[in-house]
Amino acid sequence: MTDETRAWQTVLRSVETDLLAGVLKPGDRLPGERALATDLGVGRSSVREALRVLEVLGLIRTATGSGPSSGAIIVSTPRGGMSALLRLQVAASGFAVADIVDTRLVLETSIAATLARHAASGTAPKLTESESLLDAMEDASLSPAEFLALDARFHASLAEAAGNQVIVATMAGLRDSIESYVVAGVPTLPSWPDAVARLMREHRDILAAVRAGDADHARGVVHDHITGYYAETGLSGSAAAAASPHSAPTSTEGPIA
Amino acid sequence: MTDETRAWQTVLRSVETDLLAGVLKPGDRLPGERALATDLGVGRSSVREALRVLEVLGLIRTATGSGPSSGAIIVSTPRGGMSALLRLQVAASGFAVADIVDTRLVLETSIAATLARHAASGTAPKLTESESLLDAMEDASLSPAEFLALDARFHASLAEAAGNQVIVATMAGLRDSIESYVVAGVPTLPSWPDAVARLMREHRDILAAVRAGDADHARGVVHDHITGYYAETGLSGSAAAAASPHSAPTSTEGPIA
DNA sequence: CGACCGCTGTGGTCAGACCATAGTGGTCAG
DNA sequence: CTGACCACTATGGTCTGACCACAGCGGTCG
Repeated sequence: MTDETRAWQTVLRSVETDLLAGVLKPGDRLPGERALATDLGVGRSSVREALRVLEVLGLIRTATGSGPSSGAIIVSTPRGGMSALLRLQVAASGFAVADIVDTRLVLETSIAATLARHAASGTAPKLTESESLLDAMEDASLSPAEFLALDARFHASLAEAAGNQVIVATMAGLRDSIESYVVAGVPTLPSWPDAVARLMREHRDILAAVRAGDADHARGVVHDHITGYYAETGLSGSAAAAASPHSAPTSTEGPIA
Repeated sequence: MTDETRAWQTVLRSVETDLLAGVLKPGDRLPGERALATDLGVGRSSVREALRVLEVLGLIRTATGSGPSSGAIIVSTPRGGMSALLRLQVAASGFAVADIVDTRLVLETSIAATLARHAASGTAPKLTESESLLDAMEDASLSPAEFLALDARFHASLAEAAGNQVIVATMAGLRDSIESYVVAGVPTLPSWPDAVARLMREHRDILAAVRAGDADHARGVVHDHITGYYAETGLSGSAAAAASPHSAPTSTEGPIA
């Protein structure tokens, strides 16, 4: 029982403690695989398994060759890991697409409300990137896939403007995990150009509501925007419709999230 | 450049496509590592790296020995993967604790509102587990760590009652990722018994508000519950307090996230 | 008939080898 | 002195083979 933990977990834990202790910081290089192996008393293959996990989780980036930019370098790019996790769990039926959509709805309405509050309090976040993305989406020659890619970036830009990196990464992962379902839903739309027109109008409305500082309205617009598209493509979650701020007009505040 | 993808990614992609195609389902056994290696034309070590990723992500469970329960078996336990991802990202400074707290706030208020709506619409979810957890927490002989563990389970039980597995897993991960910070904050409290008393009162209030079907009230109670504790321990997000539906009815609202 | 025991297949781990890559530093021609 | 070139070296990426621990399975023997 002295050595119950598996060898690769030893490596993982070592890196984690070093991170927490400040020995390792973003930008630092990890010791080489061979050095780690001898230092920790495990085989190089076990080290590699741990590094592979760290890489997929977005904690490190590996590069061959020599020099300062080679080896395993601590980065902090949670999006890839979040995407991989959610995507694979969806594939394995661990997550239902409807739950993904509902979660995205929760987060995105929260983002809109936050941005609106920022605008109302004077500290207006710069939404120039969101704006230029919308302009780029006006191009009628875009294919559905291209349009949806810009659409995703637009929503991501809103999340980034809100400032919560956890939500940014989660949103990106949620979106990525159901990307195939989104694009697969395009042919089921009655009319793609009509859908584009509606989406663009709603995008402009979202931006306007956010800029106006009306949190509740922004929330409602975003809610309808998301549920509208997923309803058209048959992916809507059960709870989404009931959670609409519009269907609960008596409340002053509406759902925060 | 035809073979840019690394060997372990080949394995990962193979498993993913098999999952999406229905060839693999939860409960199924993966082929043995040696078989996978020869089938995919890669080395066994590469297969192991991919399996390690799948294991950490909560997609498979591995066991030695022989028989039907051995080998790599498809499971869908996203919680472990979510916890590992968030915890390591926090360690690597990829995620700020304040952002974790704020995200938890967003999700948990959403959960409370959903549960209240369920109750209001007659389809009352069974909160018997939440109730019994609260009863167990009344035990005054519990240590802070034990109490907080039950506290976490209480909140998790609410999330489960709401039914969204993505939110359940995310909530669990968020909580796990900052667990060390939560317990570290206990000594900074003015009085632990007082804190327990307040938390318990708030827990009962949450349950009552949810059962009453008042979504807005439930949201507010949960909001104050979470922000209250984190504020006492100095972990509160910058915007959390300002976003309260109670404390900011007018205009001085700050950012949520 | 039942307990026992070896066989076999599984993951877990290690060691060694080889390859591709990319800096690094020295060499040599101009 | 300068610059292009090239061997060297350190790095990750991969494969192979080997061995171990474990757990079920099935034949064997009392």
